[in-house]
Amino acid sequence: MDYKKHIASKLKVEGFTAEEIESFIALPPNSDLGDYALPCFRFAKTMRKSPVAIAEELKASFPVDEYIEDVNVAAGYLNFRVNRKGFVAGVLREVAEKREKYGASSEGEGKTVCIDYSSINIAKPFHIGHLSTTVLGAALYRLYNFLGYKAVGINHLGDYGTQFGKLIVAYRAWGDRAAVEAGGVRELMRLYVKYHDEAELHPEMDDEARAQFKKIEEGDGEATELFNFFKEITMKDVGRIYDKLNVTFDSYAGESFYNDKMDPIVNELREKGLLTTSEGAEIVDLSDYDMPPCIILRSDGASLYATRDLAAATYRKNTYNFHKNLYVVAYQQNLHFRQIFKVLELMGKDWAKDCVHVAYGMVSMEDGAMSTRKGKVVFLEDVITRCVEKSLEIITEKNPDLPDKEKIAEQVGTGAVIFGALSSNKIKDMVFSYDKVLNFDGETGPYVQYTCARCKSVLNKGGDIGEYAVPELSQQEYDLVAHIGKFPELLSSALEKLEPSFVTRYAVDLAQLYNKFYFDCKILGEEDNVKNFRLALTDATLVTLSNSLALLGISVPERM
RNA sequence: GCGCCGUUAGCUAAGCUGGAUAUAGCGUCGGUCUACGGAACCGAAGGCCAGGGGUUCGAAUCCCUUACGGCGCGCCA
Repeated sequence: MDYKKHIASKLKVEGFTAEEIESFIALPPNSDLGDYALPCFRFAKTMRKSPVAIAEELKASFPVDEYIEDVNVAAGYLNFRVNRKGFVAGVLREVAEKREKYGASSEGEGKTVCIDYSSINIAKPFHIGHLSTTVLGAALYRLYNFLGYKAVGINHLGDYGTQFGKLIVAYRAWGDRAAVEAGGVRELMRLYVKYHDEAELHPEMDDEARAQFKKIEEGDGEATELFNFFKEITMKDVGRIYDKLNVTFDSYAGESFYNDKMDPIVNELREKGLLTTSEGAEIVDLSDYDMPPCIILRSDGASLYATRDLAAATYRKNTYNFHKNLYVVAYQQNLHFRQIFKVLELMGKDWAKDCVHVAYGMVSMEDGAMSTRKGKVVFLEDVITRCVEKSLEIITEKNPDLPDKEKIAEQVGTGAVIFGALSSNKIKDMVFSYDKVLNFDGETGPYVQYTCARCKSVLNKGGDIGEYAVPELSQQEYDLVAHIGKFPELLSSALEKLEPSFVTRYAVDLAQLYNKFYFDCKILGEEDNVKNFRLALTDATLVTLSNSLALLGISVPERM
């Protein structure tokens, strides 16, 4: 039922169409006043009457019906109150029928969306700086699928560059196979840091590193074998974290994958007359668009990041025929993507407009930026481990007899990390602190999970939900259902704005509404009709919270 | 210097396609269930929405401008 449209169709204001009036309809600041509101100020000039008088007039000409049961005037607003029992019955019925599909839609049917996220570097640690892209991308991936799109998750591996030559040099000098197998990426990083310390004193090491990287490119047996070993170690380490975070990918085509796909792009640029030579390099001049040039080939003829991204975008279009092509990458690379998209446009690719840089803010530490070279990083796995330990402590203290404590602690600890990373708008920078991530009170993942566990507990004790007729509603009960009813449109707007944080905030709001209701209203001791209604309300809350958390990649423990 | 982004309570944030007393959480102080889970709930204190102009019946929200902070600006990714 579209109440706004319904209201607008019954209102006649001279000089305004029904569509315009519909667009003016807003929500009152609180539902005491009503459920929908029409501000009448803008009509005052043309009608030459006070807003209050206009509202009174409109009210007189508006017959109430089965959907709108009351109309009143307040301070120049015309407020409408819907038939709340009918509305509530409709929402609860829909949730009860759709269950884990509640909120899903088919708006994206037949459309494929490529999402480039996480995109880790081989032999580099997975630190808290990678958390945003990983959980943001994974949440968008689920959101798209939930709304009927076909999402393709792409982990664009950083598996190409001279740093691998450096690592080979370091490994041969100080490394050991068994130590790397045991220590994983941490051991590789130790070698990498040592390399940089030593190379400051012995710059000739860099020549050797370049030579080793060249051997990888040429497919030299020993160098390639080492590189593959590093890759294997990295994927194993990182796979453990992806499992914890419930993150998956459909493709791991990374930088090296495009090695043989860049020549055709360079040729195409040249044929289309877009390439010019400047200071020895081949560039696309973008001065007409107020941007610095996009460098395609270095003066030594080597390709660059931009070349690779042009090849990758083209490959993705040819392979997946995407409807949208997203890059979940920090805002640092703003200019880079603006350049890439512009070059694609200049190449005549009409799909350039479908490419989107999903930019997010930076993570720093309290004492400044992180640095892999200096070894100054916070490993994501350590953060998760500490959150899991903390939740195990809390469980042991509050609920010592709970079976499966370790598993539940995993769910709650990782839930806290994911939820925290997705709780504010993606563009905001954040400063990492253990105090914050280890706080499980208030607007946090554990709070929402706790609310779910509470719902489950009530439902288990309440047994089957019998027939009921919607009783007289308290303000709280109505607000709770109204919020549940907004879930589908919330998901659409989260996707439109590419903001998983909308879902996070929604879940917190819903949990708060339920907890208020829970504290004030008895459920199980009530007479059957009220009891059944409140159980249905609890069930609908649980379904909606669970669906929200599932989209974020957070699991819902039975108890905690 | 130029460009992009940010600035809302002590701290972290929501609200930004203009609408009614600016909304939460953390922290501080004070409270709450013999019915279902206290990782909860309620109350109090705390705001010239960075400053200044403008548009409008109406501005945290739109426009201009200043300040502060972050990021970026040719051969790294």
